[in-house]
Order: sequence, then structure tokens, then C-alpha cells
Amino acid sequence: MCAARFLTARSLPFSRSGNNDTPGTFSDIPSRICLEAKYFAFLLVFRRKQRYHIDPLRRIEMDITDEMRRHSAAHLTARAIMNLFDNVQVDIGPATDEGFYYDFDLEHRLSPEDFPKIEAEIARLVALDEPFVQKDVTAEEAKKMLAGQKYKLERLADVEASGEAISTYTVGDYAEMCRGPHVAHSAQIGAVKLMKVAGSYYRGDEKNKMLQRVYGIVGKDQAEIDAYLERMEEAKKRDHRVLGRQLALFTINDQVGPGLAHWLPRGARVRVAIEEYWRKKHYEAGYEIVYTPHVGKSNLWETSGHLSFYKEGMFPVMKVQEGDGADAYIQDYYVKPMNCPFHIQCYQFEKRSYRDLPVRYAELGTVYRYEKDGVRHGLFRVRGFTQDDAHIFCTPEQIVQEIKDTVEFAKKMLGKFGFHDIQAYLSTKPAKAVGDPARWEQATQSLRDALDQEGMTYEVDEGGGAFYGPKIDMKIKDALGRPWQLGTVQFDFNLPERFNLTYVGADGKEHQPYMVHRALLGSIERFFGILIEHYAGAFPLWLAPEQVRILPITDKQLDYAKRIQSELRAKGLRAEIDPSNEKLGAKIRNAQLWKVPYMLVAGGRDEAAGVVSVRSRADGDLGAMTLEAFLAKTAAELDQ
RNA sequence: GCCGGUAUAGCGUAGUGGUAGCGCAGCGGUUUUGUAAACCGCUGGUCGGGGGUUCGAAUCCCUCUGCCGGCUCCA
Repeated sequence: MCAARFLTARSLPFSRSGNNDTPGTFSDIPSRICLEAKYFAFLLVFRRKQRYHIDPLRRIEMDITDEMRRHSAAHLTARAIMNLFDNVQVDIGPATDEGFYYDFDLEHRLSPEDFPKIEAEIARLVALDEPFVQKDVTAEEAKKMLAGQKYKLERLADVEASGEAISTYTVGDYAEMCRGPHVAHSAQIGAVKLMKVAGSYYRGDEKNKMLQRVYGIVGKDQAEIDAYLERMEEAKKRDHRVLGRQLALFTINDQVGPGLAHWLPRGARVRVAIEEYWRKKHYEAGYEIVYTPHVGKSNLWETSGHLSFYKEGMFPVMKVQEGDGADAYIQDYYVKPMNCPFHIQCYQFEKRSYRDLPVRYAELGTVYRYEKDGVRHGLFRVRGFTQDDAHIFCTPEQIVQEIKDTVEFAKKMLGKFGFHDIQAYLSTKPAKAVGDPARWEQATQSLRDALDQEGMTYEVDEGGGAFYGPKIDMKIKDALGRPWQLGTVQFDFNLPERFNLTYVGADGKEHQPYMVHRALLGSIERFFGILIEHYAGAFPLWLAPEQVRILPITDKQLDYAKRIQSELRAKGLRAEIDPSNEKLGAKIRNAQLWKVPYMLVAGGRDEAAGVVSVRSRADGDLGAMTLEAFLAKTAAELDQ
């Protein structure tokens, strides 16, 4: 039993001792996770080789990772709940990036009120400092061990089928089938705090029974738990829903409907800045901008296939009476969930020659999708949103260049918003697909070529493409290291066929053009939410809703402030005056809270000297300068 | 859709069966102010909607709606 106590050596190449001693900051979480992942991968390899040896050998020289402590805490949580409640069926309890969870099936409805006593029981079990003992067993032994645990027995059947060794861990009187690895003895787990309880379908399938999932976090001690909770508080301050209210950027109002965003003036200013940049760049890149209707007749959606493939995601039909008297009939309309059919109509406005191609139509097109209950989330998942959508129609000869240009365009656009870490994903032909295999081959190759030539690293998802064509998805990482999928470039072999798209080639015959859908920012609403969190509400100068706030010291300088404001506005800067009856300290505080990049203090001394005292949101007092000097400074900053 | 939680003034919150309170914001006044909060006063709530229990409900029960977390991390 004491074998596990050998586990003190720290000689592994990826030893993490030391690293774990410092509570992480947000910025170093990605690297920690990455390190852990590598280490964990190493462990798995290491363990696989050791598979048929017994416990002391297997875990000797192992270091204690967060992963092991979390996973072990999950076991003790299960044990504690089994000690405290009757008829508990346990399922699984893995470590997660943040902590761990465990899924249970029991009659008692777990609630946060139960947490203190469960935590006390866990703490007791931790303090017992019992060893975690690993043992490979036969299927028969495992069945005996797991008797009465129906989920575990089902999982056991899977393991048996996989041919993998059946590994078990025992701690005190509690045993379960588990791949491990675990800490050597329970005191190494440290402090455990339960965070929340939520429902979770068995095996993640909504057809199965819903289990109760308890989430928890683990710290070396209470201080580490407290530090984690503090970080959670910090993250909450960055939440775009919180900042959206504090900074008066947007509102989602139940009076109107769930998932329908309103851009308040300050949010709208940011959006206008985004859109102006977006339009300028699209014209530069050879796109034409179009505006298309928000609703269309049902036959459009029948032709496009949306009504057969996507009806659940669409708002229900609108029945409209057309015609009069005896000729009256009911026409079905649908609000659009996508822009493509309309862009196709624009393409079909005239007969196309190969000389016209490529045709690139772009639109900030607002679409509505019926997102089911329980999935809406701030601006990230809404029912009405604006796609930065475009469709490219071109000849087979043009396609490679078009894809390259699009990828290049996406990189530049995302870079402008501070996203330089872009990961691409290439999804290839699925088993069931429409379109000529040769076209798939060429299309996929053009996507590959574009990624290679742009020097972008990418992962390939074999068979992961849509039935209508291969695609590239682009994910960025925000300031907290969280990945977000934004851009997408998708071939479509389906719609040109369905809508019978053609162009006349040099041979005088009709041909079917290639069609590519692409979005760079995805949904403008969602993108805005991401930007808010990325910048923690402190937008860079070019995006800030209020770029400059002028702070007159007393109302004697109000006229001076107004002169400054009109000069700034004449230069296109978004400048406001704080005319309130407050002292300078309070005006500065307010401007800081509103995250205004520049404050211009205008007092009697400044007016007399014809200068402004500049204060930067980030760097504080920059001293007095002329308005020309300040304008030159901001112009340089906006030029970057 | 399902599981759990939650809903008190514009915002953040206190209030576990007996007259709904505080802070910020807002409004009025005093002060004319120099780099992150001057002072005094005032307004504002059918306690999310509906139903029930009770002499009496913000509080207990049912129901609807919104919001929050989860239902992807896999023995």
C-alpha cells in the first residue's frame, strides 16, 4: 500500500514542479495548458509502454500535475457524494482545463446548498491521505468491482471492445475503473471547491437520460482557490454583456424579443467605424457592395434547399395575401437566414460573359435565424445578426487566385483588429457530397495552395466539409487566448446547380461558374462582442466611440472647449465635452471609466497659452501641447 | 428542447410571512474647482407576468416569460 509513497522524484523531462507554485495570471494560461498538454501526452506514451506492469513501477518518478489533482478530486467528489446520498449511480469524472466535473444519477436533486457538506466530506477524505492504488484487472474482476453501477458497466463494455487494458484505481473503500493518472495519495490534491451543478445528457446525447453534473475547482490550498475566484471576477468584468451595459454599447430587450440586439449610439459608433473600414477595403479589393431584401418568397428557399435542409433554423412562414377577389391567393414569405439566394439574383440580373468574371458581391447582410431556447448568449449567439457576407462567382481558371486573394484579404482585415494569431482549418470532401469529383479535387487543391502560399499553418479535417463544397475556417485568438472562429471560405457546388447559374465562355457556350461564399468577421454582432472582450472595452483610438473628451476646468472655459471640439470634429475625430459641475478629478475619473482614449484638459492657463493639457487613458498626463500637435499625434496613431 | 439557478428603482444590491431599505446614476441647490469620486437636499418600486395558500406574501406553492450556467472536454 505504501508503494505510492515512492512518488517523490522530480526527474522527468517535463517536470512541472515550481510552475505550479505560482498562481497563474490570465495571460499565462494558454502556455500552461499547452505545457500540460505536452506533458500529459508524454505521460500517456510513457504509461502505454508500462501497461502491463503494476502500480509502483508505473507511477514511480511521476510528478504531480494539475491534471492529476483535478482528476483525483473528481474521484473524491464521487466518493463523498456516495457517502452522503443513497442510490448514487456514477458515470464519469474527468479533469477539465479549469477544474473537473463528475456526472451522477441520483434521486436527490443536488443544489448549491448541498455543496458545503459535500465539500466538508471531500476535505475529510483528502485529509485521510490515502493512497490511490492502480491495478489492471480482467473484465470479470472489473464487473465484480462495478456491480450495481450501470453506467460504469456500460463504459466497461466499451473498454472491453476496444481491447485496451482495464485499469482501476482504488482509494480507501472507493474503487472505480479509470485510466488515470492520479496523485499518489489524497492529501496531494489540496483544496477542492464545488462551483455549480448542471444537467448533462449521458454521453452528451439528448436522447439519453439527463444526469446531474457537479463542477469543481482544485487548488493547492485555499489561497489558490481564492486566486482563481478572483480571476473569475476579473474575467467577468471583461464580459461583453457587462461592458455592453456599463459602456452603453448595446442592449437586448425583452420587450422586443430575445436575441435581438439594439446598437446604442456608442456601440453604433464602433460599428460605423468597422463598417466604413470594411467598405473601403472591399472596394479596394475589387468587390461590389449590394443591398438585398430581408424577406423573400418561399420558392426562393425551396430552390436554394434551405426549406428542406434548414427549416428548423428559420423563423416561421409569413402568409401574405396577394391579388384581389377571386384571384386572391396566399403567398408564403420567409425572413432570410442567409444572403446567398439574393446575391445569386444579383448575378442573374444580366447574362454574364467570362469577361465579366470574377463577380464579387459583398453585403453586410442582416439575417434572422430561429435559435432554439437555451443557446442564446449575449451578442455571441443571437437571432438577428449581420453577416459580412460575400459571394464570388468566377471561372475555373480564376479560382486559385481568387482563393489566395481572399485568404490574404482575411489576414489583413483581422490584423487590423489586433488579431494576428490565425489558425486555419481545411475541411475536405465528406462521404455524401454533391458536385463533380474533379471539381472537388481542384477546389480543395486551390484552398491548400492558397494556405501554403500565404504561409498559414492549417489543420486538415478529412471529410469535414459541407456536402456542397470544401472550406477553410479561420480561428483567431483573443487577448485571453481564447479561440474564436471568424472567417470562412466555402466552395458551393450546390447553389450554382440549383439556380442554374451560367456564364458564356470564350467558346460561346454556357458554363457553370464556381461559387464561393466567404465571411471575414462572421457576424458583426458576435465580432463586436469578441472585440469588447478582447480590448476589455478599451477600444483603440480608431474604434473608440468617444475618441476625445474635453474637460474644461470651470464653466469659464466652456467656449474654449467648444472651439476645440469643433476643430477636432472638423478633422473627423469623435470629440465630446464634459460640461458637468465637477472638479477635474471627477471628470477624469468619469472619462477613464468610459474608457475614452484621450482627455484634453482646458483650464484658464491653457486657454491663455492657446494649448490643451493632454491626458492619455493608458499613460496619464502627457503635458500641454498645441491643438495642432495633438492632431498630429492622433493622426499618426490612426494611420497605424 | 432538456437540467439547475435566478428575477427587488435606470444600474448594483439588502430584506425568509407583518408599513420595501442602501449605494451609484438622475434632478435641484451650494461650490468655480488643475490630473481617478466636493457638499447638502429631492424624486424614483403595482418586488418579472398570471394563478394559488394565508387574516396578511418580495418572502411559501404552481405556472408562464426572460436572464445566468451547463448539456463539446469522456473509462
